[in-house]
Amino acid sequence: MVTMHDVARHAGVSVSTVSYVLTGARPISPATRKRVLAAMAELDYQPNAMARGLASRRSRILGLLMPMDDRGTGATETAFVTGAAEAAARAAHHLLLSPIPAGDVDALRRLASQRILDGALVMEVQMEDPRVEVLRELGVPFVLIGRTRDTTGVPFVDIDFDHTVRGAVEHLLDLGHRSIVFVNHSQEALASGYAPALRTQESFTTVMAEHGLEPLVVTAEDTAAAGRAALRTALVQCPGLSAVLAMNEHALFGVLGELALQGLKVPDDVSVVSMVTSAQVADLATPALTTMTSPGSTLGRLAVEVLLRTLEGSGGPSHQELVTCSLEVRGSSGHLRRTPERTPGGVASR
Amino acid sequence: MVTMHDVARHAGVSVSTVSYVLTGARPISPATRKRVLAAMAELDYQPNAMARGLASRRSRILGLLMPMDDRGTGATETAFVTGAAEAAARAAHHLLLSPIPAGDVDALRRLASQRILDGALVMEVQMEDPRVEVLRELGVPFVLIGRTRDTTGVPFVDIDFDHTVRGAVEHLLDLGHRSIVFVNHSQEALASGYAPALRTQESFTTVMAEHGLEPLVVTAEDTAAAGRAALRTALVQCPGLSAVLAMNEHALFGVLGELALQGLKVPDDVSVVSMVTSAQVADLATPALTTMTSPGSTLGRLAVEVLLRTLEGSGGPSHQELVTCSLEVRGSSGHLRRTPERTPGGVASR
DNA sequence: ACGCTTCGTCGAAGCGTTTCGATGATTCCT
DNA sequence: AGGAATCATCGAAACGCTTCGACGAAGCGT
Repeated sequence: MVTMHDVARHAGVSVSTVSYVLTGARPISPATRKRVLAAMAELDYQPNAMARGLASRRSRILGLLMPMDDRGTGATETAFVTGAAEAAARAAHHLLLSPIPAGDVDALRRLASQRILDGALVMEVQMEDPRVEVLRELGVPFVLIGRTRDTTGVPFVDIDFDHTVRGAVEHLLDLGHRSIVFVNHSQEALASGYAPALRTQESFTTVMAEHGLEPLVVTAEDTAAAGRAALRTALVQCPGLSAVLAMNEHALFGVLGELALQGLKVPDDVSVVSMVTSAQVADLATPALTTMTSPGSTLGRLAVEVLLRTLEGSGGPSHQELVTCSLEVRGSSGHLRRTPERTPGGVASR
Repeated sequence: MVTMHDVARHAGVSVSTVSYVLTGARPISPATRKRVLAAMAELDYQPNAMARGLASRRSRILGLLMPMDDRGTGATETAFVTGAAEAAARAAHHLLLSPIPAGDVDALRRLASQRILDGALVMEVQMEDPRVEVLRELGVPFVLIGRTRDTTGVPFVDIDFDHTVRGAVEHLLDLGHRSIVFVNHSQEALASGYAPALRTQESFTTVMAEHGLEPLVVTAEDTAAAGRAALRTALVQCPGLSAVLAMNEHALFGVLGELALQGLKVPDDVSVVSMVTSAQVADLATPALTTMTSPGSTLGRLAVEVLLRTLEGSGGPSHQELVTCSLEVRGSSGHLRRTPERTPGGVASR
C-alpha cells in the first residue's frame, strides 16, 4: 500500500505538506503543490480512509437509517436512495445502509456510538420518533426524511402532504367528482404513527370539509387483497362513488382489479388518482395512473445536501423544507360521466 | 468519548488486556475478563470503529456495489438488499452502498483503494464484467450476485436461470400451451451483456427446441408502452399465441394492458408467467401472476455469508452457488382452452 | 538596515485501536 | 529442588493520517 510517506519522499517534502495539499487546511505554494500532485499521480496514491477518519474525526460516511419493514420498499424509496447516493458520491462521501428498525433504540445507540458516521439520514420517520432523541444525545448530526409531530429545532426534508392532497382532490373536483374515497394505509400503520398516512388523512378530511363534502376514508393493508376488500367496503358505504384517491400503492392495484371485476371502467365510471407515486409504478396500470408524482431522487439529494451543510458547521437554524408532488394527469382520471349503475354486491375473484 | 484507556483504568488493567477481552486474540482469565466487561458496561463503552479499522486493517464494512440504472430497481433487488443488510448486521458488519456503474472502472478503483471495504458484493453483473478484474487486482475479496460468462475461480451466488425457464415452460406445456412467446428485456440490454436476459433467452431457445417447438422471442424496453408494442409484434408473428413468458416486469404490465384491450382474457385466452418476480409484484396484477418467484432475500443473505466466510480466510475453492426460483401458480395461468379468435390488428389505447 | 509580519514548510504529537515481544508468576516434569 | 514450559498480563510500537506549534526566509514599513 502506498502511503503519504511514500508520496512525501517521492516529492521531497514532509508528510504534513502532502496532507495540506490534500486537505487545503494551509496554503501551499503552487510549485510544491504541483510536485506533490505529480507524485500522487505517479504513485497512484489513495488516502487510507480509516487513518484519515481516525485522525480527522470525520469518516466521510453518512448513515442511511432505513428500516426495512414491508412498507418502505417501493419505487419512491428506491429513487430516494438513488438520489442520496449520487449526492453523497458527488461530495466524496459514502452512504452506509442500516436497516435498524425505528423502534430499536439500542441498536441505533450502538451504531452511533461507534463514531463511524459523520451524520445520519433518518427514513421512515414516525410522528413520535425515538431516534431523534438518541441521535441528538449522542451528538450525531442528522436530517429527517419525513418529520415528527413536533419539529422545533429538528432539520428535515419532507413531502408537502397537504399540498399533495389538495392538488389531487382539486383535480378530481375540477373533473366534477364529489363522491371521493380515500384509500389509506392500514389501521395499524396509522396507530403506529406512520406519518404520511396520518398527515394525508388529516389533510383529506380538512380539504373535503372546506368544500362541504363528506370525507370517506377506508384503510387497507399494503396488499392487493386488502385493496379489493377496501373497495368493496367503500362501495357499500358510498354506492355513488365516482373517484378513488389512494395513498397505498399496493392496495390500489387491488382496487383496480376489483373495479374491473365489478364492471366499473377507469376512468369512465371511476377516476383514480394515486398520491406520492413514481411514474414507473403509474405506468404499470392500464390505463396509466394519474398521480401526484413523488419527488424521490430530489428528496434524497436534498437531504444529503442539507446534512453536509450541517456538517460544515453552520450553527444556523435547522433547515426545514417541504417539497411538493406534482400532478401528472395520465389515463386514470377523467370527467365525471354519470352516476354508474351497478349490480350490488361485487363478485369475488376466481 | 470513552476510550479503551478509560475502561482499562477503571478495571485496573492495561489497554492491551481490554483489547484481548474484546477480540479474544489471547486468553484472559475469567476473573479479569469479568472485571473488564463490568467496566465496559458501566462506562457504556463502544469501540471506535475508525481506530479499530486502522489498527486491524479490517473495517467490518462490506461494499454493496449496486449500479443504479433504471433496471436494477425492482422489488427483487430490494429484497436482496434487505437480506444482505440483515445478514451483515447479524455478523456485526456494515453495508456501504455504492451506486458506481458497472463500467466505471476508475471510480471502483478509487473506492477499493481507500481500504474502506473488507469485501464487496457485486450486483448487476455483466457477462464480461470489468469489476472482477479490478477487485482481484486490488486484492479486495468479493462475491458476485450473478455471474460472468467465465466463472472459473470467481465466487458467486446467482439465480439458476436455466432451472427457472424450464420450470416456467414446463408449467405452460403441462397446461397444454404450445405457442409461447418470451418477452425479454431490450435489445440494448442484451447487447450490453445483461446476463439474466441473455441466459434466460438461451435457455428458452434450448428448452423449446427440446420439445420441438418454435421459440418466439420479443424484446422490449422496461416500460409498459414497450410491452404493449411487444405484444402486438408477437401477435403478428404468431397469431395463435396462447401463452406469454416474461423476463421483464415493467413490460409485462404493458402486455397485460394490451391483452385486455385486444379482448384477450387472462388466463382464459392467454396464460401469463413472469419469471424472477416477487410475490409483491405478482399481486399487483389481476388476476395475480403465476411466477417463478425470485429468492431475493435468500440470495442477499447467502452472498454476505459467503463473503464473510471468504474473509475468515479459508483458502478453499471459491464458493459458487445457484439458487432456484420456485413456481408459484396464481391466477394468470391456466389450461389451454381454445385457439382464440380475434380481430386482427389491435387497437391502440385511448 | 532594523525589527515585524507574513508565508511556506517541517517535525512531532496525537487519534484509539491492535499486536508483538517481554516479563513475572505458576505449574509441570524428572 | 531445579529448570522447562505454560499462562496471564503488560508496555510499547505500529497503523496512516491530521493538526499544532515552530522556524527560517521573504517582504514590509520606517
